[in-house]
Amino acid sequence: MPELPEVETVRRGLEPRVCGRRITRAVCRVAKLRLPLDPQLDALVRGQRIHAITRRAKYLLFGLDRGTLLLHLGMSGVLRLVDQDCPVVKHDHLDLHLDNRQLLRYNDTRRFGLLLYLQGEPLTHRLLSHLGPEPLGHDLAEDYLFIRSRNRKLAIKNFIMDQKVLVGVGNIYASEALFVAGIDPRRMAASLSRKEACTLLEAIQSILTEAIAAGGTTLKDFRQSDGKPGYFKQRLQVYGRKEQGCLRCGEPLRSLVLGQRSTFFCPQCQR
DNA sequence: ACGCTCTCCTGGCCGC
DNA sequence: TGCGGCCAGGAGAGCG
Repeated sequence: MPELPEVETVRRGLEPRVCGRRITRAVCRVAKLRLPLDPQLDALVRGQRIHAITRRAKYLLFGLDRGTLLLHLGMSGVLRLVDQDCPVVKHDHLDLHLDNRQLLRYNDTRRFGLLLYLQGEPLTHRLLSHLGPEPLGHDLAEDYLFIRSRNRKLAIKNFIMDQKVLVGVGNIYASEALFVAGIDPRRMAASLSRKEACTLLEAIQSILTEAIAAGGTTLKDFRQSDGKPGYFKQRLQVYGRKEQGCLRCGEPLRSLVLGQRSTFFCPQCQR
């Protein structure tokens, strides 16, 4: 399940090996992922060079000569660079052939991913235009969450997962960050003090940074195709640890559902 | 505007 | 062994 750190890791791994290559062919084996694939995709991208791979939130943007390929991995998407003769397996939905006998292959069991070819400025596309700031962006004020959370009555966990507020915090890291910050995930967003909100933003930033660093070491070769990111699992302090002892105080951790998402926390350490 | 629920999809797991 | 049912998860759509 790709979170922001994994998407960033994919980007960093592919960039030096793919930039400068020309797309010679696009092959789609399904009609749609989360959104329909453009039936003209092959004709649109064929012959174009990939100039850059950038990331916005959990989207990857492949900058081409005349447009942009926008890719979201959804929940189970895996993008790998493989040789041309690599056998096609189940859920290999899409190939972008390159001019060096390699291809970018997209596999997505659950098909929650998305691929669009955009002409014109990609950041103004409706999927990207409303997104909040990058959590690791340098221009983020330390009290940003405090300012934005005033008058917001939803649970703080749902608040930090809201893309319009802040991008990149998925269900797992939301629980983790709230544990690190010592904040009960059920609390109304507006109830946070300035200090608590600053602490929470710091926790989000340090967790994402650490996860990127961990992903950079274990996922760098892109050969794992099962989608199971073993790298962060051992680092998780609360997620998936219901009824196990809190690493800080030893009390059993609890779980509940917030906004249709499983949530883990320590009732002792998080207030 | 806000906050909540539903939905897309498949595989893994549970209990019977 | 088979099968039904439930759950996971990103995030837009749609509702009140």
